[in-house]
Amino acid sequence: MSLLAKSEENARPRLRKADRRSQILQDLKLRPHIRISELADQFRVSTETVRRDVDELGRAGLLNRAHGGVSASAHGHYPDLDARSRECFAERERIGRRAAMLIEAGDTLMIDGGSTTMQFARFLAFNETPCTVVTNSLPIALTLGRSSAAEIILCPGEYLASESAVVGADAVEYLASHNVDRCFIGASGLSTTGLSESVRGFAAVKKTMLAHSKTHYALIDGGKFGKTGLSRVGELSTLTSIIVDRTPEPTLMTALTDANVEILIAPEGEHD
Amino acid sequence: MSLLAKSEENARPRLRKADRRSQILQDLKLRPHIRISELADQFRVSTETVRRDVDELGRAGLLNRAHGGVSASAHGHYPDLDARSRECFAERERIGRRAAMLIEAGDTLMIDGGSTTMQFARFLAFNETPCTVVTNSLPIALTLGRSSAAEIILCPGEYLASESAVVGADAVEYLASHNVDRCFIGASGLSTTGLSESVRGFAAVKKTMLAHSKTHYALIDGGKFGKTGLSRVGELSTLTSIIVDRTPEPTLMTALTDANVEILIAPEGEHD
DNA sequence: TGAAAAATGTTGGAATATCCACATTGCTGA
DNA sequence: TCAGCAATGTGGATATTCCAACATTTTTCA
Repeated sequence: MSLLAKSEENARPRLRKADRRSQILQDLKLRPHIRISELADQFRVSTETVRRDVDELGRAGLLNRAHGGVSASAHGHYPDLDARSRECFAERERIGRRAAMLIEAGDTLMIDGGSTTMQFARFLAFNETPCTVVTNSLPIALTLGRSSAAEIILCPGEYLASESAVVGADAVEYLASHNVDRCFIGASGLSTTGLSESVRGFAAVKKTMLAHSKTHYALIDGGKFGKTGLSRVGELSTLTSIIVDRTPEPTLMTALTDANVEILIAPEGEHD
Repeated sequence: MSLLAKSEENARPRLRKADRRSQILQDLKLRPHIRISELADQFRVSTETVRRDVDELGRAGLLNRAHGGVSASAHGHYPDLDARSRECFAERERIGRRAAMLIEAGDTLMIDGGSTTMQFARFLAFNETPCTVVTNSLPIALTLGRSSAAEIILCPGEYLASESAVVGADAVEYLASHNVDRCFIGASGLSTTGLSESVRGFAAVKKTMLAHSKTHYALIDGGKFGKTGLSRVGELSTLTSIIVDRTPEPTLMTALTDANVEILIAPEGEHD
């Protein structure tokens, strides 16, 4: 299916399914809730068609269905991010909740972009702990912005849409001009050789965060154990603690304890 | 209200109005949408009571009302922005569409945060014009990120949740280190004395954008004509063009033509 | 204590949304 | 070209929500 809509603005061939879908997702970035009837009106299609669209999007996890309409998905802003968010969602949530318990009023933090750190940010916002956060992630800034308690400082740089975060030299330089108590980063892999990251540009950001923080926390779900990504972020010994959902396998465990890394295992969450 | 203060003093742990309300707001931090009936169930009160609660919270701008329930301003959409977004939505859309037509491949832009410039960004993303954009607005970065054609550079600074944008000295300094072909800014008011802005911190950003761009476009809906905000952003003569939804009243019109400002009136567009 | 005010509950009708079955349209490929 | 399939529209029965007016309970305060 080629991109067709724009060549014939005037004739306005009605948008196809895929076009409507992306338009709906985009509209949701503008407002948190849209009615079915409103969308039907906008696209000049029947409500049933819209209903089928949003049901499909809802099943794919890209938005939330509500009586009378749709609301934006809670767990991220992008397909990429969303797809990953859906995997191991419960694990990430537990890890995020556990990490948020560490934060005390007045702390200064750096938080890296990623799906696990995003969960961390959600709980941080929920707790309304007064703190100052430096981040390169847009979803994290938006989420924490809902907490009136947090002061948020955003990095500059090139915006990487697939990760909803900024990267690049400007980001690194800006981070380097700040110093915080604690930094929380995710990673693509955690192995005996250290933390590693696959996303281009992220490794440099993570390294800089580590270098300008007193203590260093890595939020890692068990699926990352033993994996190695493209770039190495740092050795195990650079970490203060890792927050994980399950015990690492023995070899990794040994390496972690040898490197004097504290291992915090997120408890099976009881709700509320 | 005074009655709220009263109940706060006495602090009885029974679920009162104020307690329910804060609980609703808390719940919304973890989920984007909650049904009225669900809340009524949770609090063991009638749906009408919940309805009164959320209506009042909605009027206070603390959440968004939806058919069947409430939704938070997930994704950086804030009461402020949302309320304004809904007013004159059609007008803003027309203005944004018209402005997007001005952009040519390879242009470098600065785009200010705001509800009208947000519409501009939507159409810019839709057109997939290859260009480079510097912005201080998170929603604009997110929206433009959908267009693979645009390169997006985000400002650093303090995150202002009510506007979903960054402001402050870092933002200004960063902007000042860039130069672009065109800048697009919104404003709180446009009068014979010039452009003005009410949001704290925005005026400085707008000024800086104007100072580092060859040409200057203001996107203004007719409701702003004759209004003046807290801080003056610039005189009329600093503007290259204004893009509006209707003809300004004669006195303003005269001032604009005297200042050699081009006036682009967005055509009544069909809906998409 | 007792009356006024506030908060909450109840009711019924209007509006809206959902769901389902089936008709229709419009692509696509043999 | 035409059959087949996917996408979309239609209509009606059902469920949910909304809204406004009024009844009831609870709280406040003189």
